[in-house]
Amino acid sequence: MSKQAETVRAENPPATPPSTSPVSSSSSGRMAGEERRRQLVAVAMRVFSERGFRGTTTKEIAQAAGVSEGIIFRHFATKEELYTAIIDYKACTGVSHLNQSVAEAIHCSVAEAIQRKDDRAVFEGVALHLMQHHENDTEFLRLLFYSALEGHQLSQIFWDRNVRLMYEFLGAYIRERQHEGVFRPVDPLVVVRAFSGMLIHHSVTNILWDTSRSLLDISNEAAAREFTEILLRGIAADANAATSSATTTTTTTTQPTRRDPSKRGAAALPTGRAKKKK
Amino acid sequence: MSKQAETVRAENPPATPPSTSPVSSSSSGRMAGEERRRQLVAVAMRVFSERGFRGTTTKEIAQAAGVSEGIIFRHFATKEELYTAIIDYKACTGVSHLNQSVAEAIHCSVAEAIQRKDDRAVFEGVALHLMQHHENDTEFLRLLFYSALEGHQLSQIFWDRNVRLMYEFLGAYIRERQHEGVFRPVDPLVVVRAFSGMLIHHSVTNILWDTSRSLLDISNEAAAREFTEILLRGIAADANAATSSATTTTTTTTQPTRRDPSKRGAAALPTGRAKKKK
DNA sequence: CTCATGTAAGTAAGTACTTACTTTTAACTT
DNA sequence: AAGTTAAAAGTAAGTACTTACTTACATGAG
Repeated sequence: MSKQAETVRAENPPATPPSTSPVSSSSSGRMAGEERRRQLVAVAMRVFSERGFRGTTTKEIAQAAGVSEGIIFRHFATKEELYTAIIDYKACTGVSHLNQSVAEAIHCSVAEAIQRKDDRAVFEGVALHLMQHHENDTEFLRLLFYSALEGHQLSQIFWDRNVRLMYEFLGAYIRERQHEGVFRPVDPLVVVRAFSGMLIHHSVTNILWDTSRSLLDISNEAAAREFTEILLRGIAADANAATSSATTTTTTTTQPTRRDPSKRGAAALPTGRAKKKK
Repeated sequence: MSKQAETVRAENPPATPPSTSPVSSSSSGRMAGEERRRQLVAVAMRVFSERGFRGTTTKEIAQAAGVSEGIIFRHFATKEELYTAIIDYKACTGVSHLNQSVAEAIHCSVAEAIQRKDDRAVFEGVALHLMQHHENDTEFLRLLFYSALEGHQLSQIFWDRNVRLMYEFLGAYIRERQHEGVFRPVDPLVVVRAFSGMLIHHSVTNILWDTSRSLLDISNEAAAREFTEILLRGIAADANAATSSATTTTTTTTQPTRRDPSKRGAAALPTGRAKKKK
C-alpha cells in the first residue's frame, strides 16, 4: 500500500481507455483522463488569454475547471507544459473539426474566387472571414499578443500557421495578377502587410481599446467592403498604362516570396514528457 | 536573468530642473528625491514594457535601478502607483522636451503640408514619423499592448492621447479634401483606421514577430511611401466623376469625433492583495 | 546636529509543485 | 450476478521559494 502513490506518474498511456464508453461525467464530477485533460486545456486557454502566462496561477485554472490544483499536475508536469499544450489543442480545434488552421480555412473559402480571379471576392472574403473569426474567438488574438509579448514560442507557431500562410497565398495571387497587368507593380508582400494590417488592427482595436465602438462603429461586412475597396483601387494598374511603364514612385521588385522550407514539419510538439527541466 | 545590478544608468536627460541645485549624484549613488523618483519611473517603464505589470517584480525594478527594494516604497506607496506614474512621466517626456504627445508632435510636423494640401506629404509624413517613433521607442508599443491586455487605465490614456488624436486631425483633413472633390466619399474614420492599421501593424509585426525581418524587410521610408501610395490611390476620387455620383456604398459624414462620457472606471486591477473571488 | 536618503532583514500571503491518502471505476474472476 | 482488485481520478495538506510591502536602523550632505 505504501508504494501505491509512487507509481502514479504523469505518464499517460496514449492508448485510449478500454472499449467501454467513457462518456462524459456521469453523476459525480469525475471524468475520464483524456476528457479531463482536454477540459483543462480549454479552461487554461481562456484564463491565460485573460491574464497572460505569468499573470495566471495554477490555482485559478483549477478553480475555473472545478477541480483541485493537484489534478493539473497529474496531467501536466509543469504550468509551462499546460500552456504549450494549447498549441496542439488549437491545431486540432482551430476551425470546424478539421485539422486546419484559420488561414487554411480562409484559403479554402476563397479558393473558388481565386480561380475565377474575382479580386473583390478574394480580398473581401479573406477580410470578412478573418474579422469574423477574431470576433468569435477573441481568446485567440489575446493569446497571440500575450504570448508574443511574453516571448513564448506559442506566438511564433500561431503566427507561422496563420499570418505567414496568408502572406504566401495572398502574395502569390497578387503576383499572378500583376503579371496579367491587372495590378500595378508593388512588392506583393507590402500589399499583404498593408491589407492584413487593416484587418488585424481593426480587430485588435475593437477587442482591446474601442470595445464600446465609440470611435468607429462599423459592421464586419461593411469594414471588409471598404478595406477591400481601398486596397483594390490602391493597387490597380493605371488605366492608360503601357506595358513597361515605371509608374510613379514604386521601386518594386524586392525579393520575391521568401519561403522557409526548413520550418514546416509535422505538428511541432517538442514536449518531452520527462520530468522537470528547471 | 542578469544577476548583478546593471549599475546606475544615468537615465536623467539633460533637462534637469534648474531651480534647486539637483546635485546630480556626484560621487556616491545617492540622489536627490525628485531625481531618484524620475529614474525609478524610467527604469520601471523599461522593465514593465518587457514583462508586463503582473510579470514584473519590484525586486527586479530595484535591481535594474541599482538600489534596494525598500527605496521603491519610499517613493511609491504601491507597485501599482509606480506603474501609474508612467502616465505623467510619459506625458512630460513624450517627445522632445515639450509637453506634447506623439500624435501632437506628428500633427505639428505635417501642419505645413496640410496647409499646402499636399496629400502625399501629409500621409507620408505621418507614416514615417509614427513608424520611426515606434522603432526608436519600442517600449512604448509594448507598454501600450501589455496594459491593454492587462486592462490597465494606462492603455486608455495612451490611446486617447495618441491614436484618438490622430483620428481627429487626419479625419478632418480627409473630410475637407472630400468636400473639395479630391477624395472619393468614404467614411473618413474608416480611412484613418485602414491607414493607421497599416502603420501600427507594420511596427507591431517588426517588434513582436518578424524581428529578423525574414518575412518582409523594408525601410521605414519605403514602407511609408508604399502605404501612402496605396491609400491615396485607394481613396482618390474617380477621374471621370460627376459632382453627384451615388458612388459605391459609403454613408459618409458620420459625426466627427464622438466621445463617450460614460467610460468605465478603473475596474480591472485589484488593489493590493488579490482577494479571493468565489 | 538633523533629517531625507539609503539599506538589510524582516513578514504574511502567495507561488508552482509534491506527497500521502481516499474514492470511483471497470475488468477479471468465481 | 456478485465479489475482488489494481489502477486511475481525485483531494487536502504540505514544501520550498517568491512576492509586495514594512520596520528598524545606518549614513552622509547641508
